[in-house]
Amino acid sequence: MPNKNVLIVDDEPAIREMIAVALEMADYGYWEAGDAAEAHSIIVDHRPDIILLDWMLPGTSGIEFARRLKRDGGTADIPLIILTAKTEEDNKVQGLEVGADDYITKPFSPRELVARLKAVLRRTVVAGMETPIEINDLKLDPVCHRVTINDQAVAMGPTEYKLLQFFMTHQERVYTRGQLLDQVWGGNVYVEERTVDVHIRRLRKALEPNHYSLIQTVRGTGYRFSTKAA
Amino acid sequence: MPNKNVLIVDDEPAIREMIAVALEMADYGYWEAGDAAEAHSIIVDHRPDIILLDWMLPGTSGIEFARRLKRDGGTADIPLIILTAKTEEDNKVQGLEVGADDYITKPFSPRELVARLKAVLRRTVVAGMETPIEINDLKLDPVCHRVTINDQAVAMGPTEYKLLQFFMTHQERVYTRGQLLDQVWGGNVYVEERTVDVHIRRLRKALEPNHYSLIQTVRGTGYRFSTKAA
DNA sequence: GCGCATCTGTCATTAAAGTGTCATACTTCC
DNA sequence: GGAAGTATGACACTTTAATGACAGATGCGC
Repeated sequence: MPNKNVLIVDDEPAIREMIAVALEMADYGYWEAGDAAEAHSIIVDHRPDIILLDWMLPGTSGIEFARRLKRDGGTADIPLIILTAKTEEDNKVQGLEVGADDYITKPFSPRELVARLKAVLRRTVVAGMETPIEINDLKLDPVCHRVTINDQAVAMGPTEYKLLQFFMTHQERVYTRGQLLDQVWGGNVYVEERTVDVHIRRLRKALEPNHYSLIQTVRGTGYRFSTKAA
Repeated sequence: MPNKNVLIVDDEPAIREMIAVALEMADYGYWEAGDAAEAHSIIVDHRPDIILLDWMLPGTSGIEFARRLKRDGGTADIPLIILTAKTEEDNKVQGLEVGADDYITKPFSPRELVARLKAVLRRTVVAGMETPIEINDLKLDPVCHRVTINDQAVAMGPTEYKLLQFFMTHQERVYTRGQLLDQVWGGNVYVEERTVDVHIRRLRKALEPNHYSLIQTVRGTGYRFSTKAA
């Protein structure tokens, strides 16, 4: 399994570079963004596992950007660490209020950065992965790694399970095949986009016959998980 | 057998130190954590036998942290003692509601601390290790160290016994081979992960023919003990 | 201390399940 | 009707797990 991917948002290339090196050493993948707009497109396209966000950004301020991220259902669940030069307790509180998972004041050592990052990831993985997700009579329980319909176990392969888990945690939203490959297969895999179709079919088959239409085809775009009729 | 290991969570180094000395005298091992994040990584990495948690913590409050621990299936069964300066009955109730096993108000003497700690450990050990566990006609009695099916003794090796005991006390949950090695073999052993497969097979064989499917393979992940059909 | 019996961990082999790709059939939209 | 986009079944290949065998370790009784 590929390691976690981090999005670094900071307007100073030197700092980004410093962080990038630290992450590389710790075997994390990463993207870099210099402003909020750039950051936003990376988030939409790649869905990083965690975001390191500088408090001070040109244009939209970091804090405003954080607020936006946490308000949007599609990104609210991405863990967020705020970086700042300010040491006032005030900002710390404000940062955590916005929904940041941690708060690091500059200057910080690479060791500290990685340690906190690990801690946050570990914490959120537990929090996010432990709750069963239920949609009507379809239930996915990550704890026992099992999918049931009316308490009847449903058999499916590992990929279909991951796919379903992703869909159930990201309902009512289209994903392109490329995005699904990124999210479900994991970033750097070389797989035909059409392969997604096949796994979609396998998943639909597993949910047959009553839940076939939960996974809807969006012609020309990709797929969507939705409880509403297409 | 090495003595029990305690995790001390308190933001004041002086208090941690005081507790540490007391524990050392009583021949306990310990780790120290200054905040919730640090505590969490220690718990995940080392699985202490008991946690001493200060009510007041920077960032995540102690009580919130306790709630989180007790909600997560993986940590809910670690005994927890809450430390606090507050003496109001209110907090005590709240603390115990969260699932704490005991509650100590500061200031406390090292003697009191150790006494309560021992009591809690004794209690939970008794609760966890002395009660026979019964699942349908399969019974495991820790006291006489015996497994029976319909009162017919079932023969198995020590490792299989421990494995079964672990599974029976942690049903309906997937475990990776790595986790099983940690939990059943004990932390720092260097054993091939595939070895787990072999012991799983030996255990299954022992439970043949009627209970073979209690231990289910979760392909790509690990194993699960479950009474429900796969 | 010795010998027997049991238990353990590892390996090689076999069996099973899952994966990605393709060719073909089917839909939809213009 | 034709072009583009999807669905589907088949299949070769890869990955993962089950199994049986075995040699060293361990423990026990004598």
